[in-house]
Amino acid sequence: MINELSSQQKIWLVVQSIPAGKVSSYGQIADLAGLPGRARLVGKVLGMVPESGFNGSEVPWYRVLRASGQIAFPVASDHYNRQRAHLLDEGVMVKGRTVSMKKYAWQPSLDELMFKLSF
DNA sequence: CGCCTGACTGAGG
DNA sequence: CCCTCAGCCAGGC
Repeated sequence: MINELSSQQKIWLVVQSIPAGKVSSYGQIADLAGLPGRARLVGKVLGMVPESGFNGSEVPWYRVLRASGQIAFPVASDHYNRQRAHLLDEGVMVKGRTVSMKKYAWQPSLDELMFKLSF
């Protein structure tokens, strides 16, 4: 079928498929959404997520970090605190402001890539 | 138009 | 581990 999804919708859909307890990066989300090189756009779009979620589902913005594993917000800021708390809730270990990507990076299966994330 | 600013990134030193 | 820098791209002015 023809792909009529906006970049924003693709980004939300990809973020929604990150499983609890796993994390991703702005760049990885951009790649999976078919928008290579647009990591900054991902950040901007995540900032528009309504509190109530999107299409009835939550958009787990807090599972998205910098490629380095760091939380992108200034330490101790409101956003920073919320993101950190959410991650800890899901059992993701956060040392200082960073998460071990080695340990928690989300790796979509080939099946998921072909049938769910083919944009 | 140009110039600046981001929830960014990878390469280099 | 730190810092700098060049790319990146949408928006605002």
